Amino acid sequence: MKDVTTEEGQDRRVRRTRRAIREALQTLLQDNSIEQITVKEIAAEADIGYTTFFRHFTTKEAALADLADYEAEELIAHCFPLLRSADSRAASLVFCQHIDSRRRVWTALLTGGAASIVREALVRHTLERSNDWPQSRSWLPPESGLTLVIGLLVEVLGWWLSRAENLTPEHVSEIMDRLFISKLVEKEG
Amino acid sequence: MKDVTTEEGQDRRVRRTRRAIREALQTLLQDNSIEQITVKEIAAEADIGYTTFFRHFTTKEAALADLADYEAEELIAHCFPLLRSADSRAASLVFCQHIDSRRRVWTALLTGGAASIVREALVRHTLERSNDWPQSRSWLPPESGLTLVIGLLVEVLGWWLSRAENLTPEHVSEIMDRLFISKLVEKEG
Amino acid sequence: MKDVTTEEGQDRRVRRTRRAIREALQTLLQDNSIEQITVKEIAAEADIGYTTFFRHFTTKEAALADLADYEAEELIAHCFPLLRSADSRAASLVFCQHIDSRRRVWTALLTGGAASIVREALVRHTLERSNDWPQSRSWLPPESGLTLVIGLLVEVLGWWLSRAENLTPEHVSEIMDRLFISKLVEKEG
Amino acid sequence: MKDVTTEEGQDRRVRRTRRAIREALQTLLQDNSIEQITVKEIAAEADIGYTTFFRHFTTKEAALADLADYEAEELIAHCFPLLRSADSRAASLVFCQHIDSRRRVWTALLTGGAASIVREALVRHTLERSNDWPQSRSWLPPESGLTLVIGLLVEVLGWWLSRAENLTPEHVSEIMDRLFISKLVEKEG
DNA sequence: CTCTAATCGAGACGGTACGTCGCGTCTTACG
DNA sequence: CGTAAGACGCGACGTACCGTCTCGATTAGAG
Repeated sequence: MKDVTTEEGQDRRVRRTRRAIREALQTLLQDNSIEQITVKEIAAEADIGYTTFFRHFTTKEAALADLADYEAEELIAHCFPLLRSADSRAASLVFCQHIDSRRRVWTALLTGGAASIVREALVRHTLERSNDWPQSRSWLPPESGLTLVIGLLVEVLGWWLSRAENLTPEHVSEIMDRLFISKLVEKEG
Repeated sequence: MKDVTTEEGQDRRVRRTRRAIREALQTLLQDNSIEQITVKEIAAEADIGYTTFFRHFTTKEAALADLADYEAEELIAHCFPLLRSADSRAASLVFCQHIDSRRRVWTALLTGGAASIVREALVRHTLERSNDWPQSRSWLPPESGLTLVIGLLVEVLGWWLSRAENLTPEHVSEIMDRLFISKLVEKEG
Repeated sequence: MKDVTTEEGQDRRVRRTRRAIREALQTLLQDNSIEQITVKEIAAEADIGYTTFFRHFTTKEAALADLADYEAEELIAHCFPLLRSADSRAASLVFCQHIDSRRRVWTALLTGGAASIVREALVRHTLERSNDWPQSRSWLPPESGLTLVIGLLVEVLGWWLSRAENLTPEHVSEIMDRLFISKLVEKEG
Repeated sequence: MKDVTTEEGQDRRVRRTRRAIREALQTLLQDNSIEQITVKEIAAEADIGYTTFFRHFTTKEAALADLADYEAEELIAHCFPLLRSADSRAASLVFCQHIDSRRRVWTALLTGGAASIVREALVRHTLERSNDWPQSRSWLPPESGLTLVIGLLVEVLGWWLSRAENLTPEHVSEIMDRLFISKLVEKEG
């Protein structure tokens, strides 16, 4: 009943409340980091009772993880087909364009001290889709390499959204590709 | 009087107390993240009065920033000469070896939710040494490029110290170099 | 919600907590003056949380005022009918006997540095019952005369309960009457 | 060396410091009660170091007692001759006139929560002058009667200086005399 | 006039209490 | 009869003040 990520066959009211919490959190994250936000504020913004919040999430971090999971799922679903393609440049571009299209949420997620939660959500969803990540890089440990790469991606995105906000998705995808993505797809030499 | 980084001509008691706080924090960070640690614990570990802590730092985060600054200074001082050299591989290696030699502190600093503080300390110290960072990468914004690169470095280090602990400094430096360091020194083409 | 004296239609928990605070204070006042008592002690004695105390009273003095008010109300209710009677001696006796019957509380209230709070409570309750105090003494300022007389009463009681504890109510009422009460009811001459 | 009342053959600096503390306290008491005043404030007002205060008095209450003692001594010295005279009215008048002449100090002493300290000082000085107080009132306990009478006096003075400030010394002395002083000198009946 | 010891200013320090804030639980009143 | 409102316990926070302490600088008063 608690801290759920996927709730399919739920009571309509439950779905409604969870959605309200998610959106309230999203709104509040635009102005404050997660630790500055209080459960009281979330409840007020979601227009639910204070106690009610705890019927759905044990902590506000759990609610954040839920939101992160939700967005990560969408991102991965959107970009996964391209991940295995050889054209790293195109993949990077699609990736950045998706982030740009949901810029406010991702800014909140990546610049409010929640980056590690997002990173974990992304790793989880990627592994769900592909247990055998194309680990052709002999110099990268196969078991944790994915975590590293996603960490770097998250880092670049966080940098973009907090310190280089005027860059275009095209520019950022070029930086990403030049910096390390290309190295991951090129033939080993 | 507060949240200082460099205090030269201070009262002996003051220097003693600040040092005690720094070391206590370092010790506690080995087992808990910064937000799990309480000021009470820091004071107890440093064997100073609770109130005394606040005479030196406004928050525990400020104390952490002090510690980060202290370590960042040492790291940069040790590695700076190599940074401009063309041999990126050698520079990466020295860098990782220094981290390895002070592994416990850096593990604490990078895996306890304090990475952003460390990143800022590193950026600050790097800029202090070289206001004109060799910004030959036309595809990288000169004003914030350094922040990005240091962010990536910190990310790799955090990954190393928390998820790939058995890797040798040599191996990690190779990963770093292959992934993105080499791209930063190679001739543009 | 705070520093209340009369709370009728309150949550049962609230009434219970306030009553516990009042009784705890009463108990502690038997051994310590109000400024020696800490909120922590009150909370411990009342078996409530430290923070909870502040949900009901802003300071411990306010809690004391509540207790004083409570006792003053009882005293005045008990003695008021006699106050206007011509028989000052009988009125004084009933007064002292009531105090004697609740000796421990009144000792605490009058000898623990709280006399001024008690005095104010008594003045307030007396005025509530009779806005037009029989001010036939031409040599006594009508507007503040009551305050003075009650001050003297409180002074005598404080003296009795702290320095002449072995005196009987009868004896004290005689002293009170001979000293000044009789002067207030006798015909002016 | 501490909490002294009479310091004759002292270092000039010591005398100077004590005098400064007394005057500072006197000044501060005009606006705040004794518990609102901090040692820091006293030291600042007296223009001495914080630590220095403690070289002369263990607590601020001790300093207050010193001041009270000083004033009580003057008052008693001035009024004692009249106390045994049969003319209670004249004695009361002289008493009130002296208070009026040093009105600011006495207001501070009697309306700032320090009344009990003053009362004790007065009792002490009175007893010093006359161990055998004329205790002809059979209805008043000889051993504690003086304390009571002085308590009443102090109460009237406090009332005068805080709630009936516009009364003249003549008026107050009349009230005092009518209320209870006359009862103490009249022939027993 | 000098020397020596007491006094002083400055302020770091440990400690206690305060009052606030937020969390997460649990009771209660109300619809 | 369920549910929101909110009282509650808990614990950390940061502040204020107390009284102790060390360290120099100053100054009185004796020789």
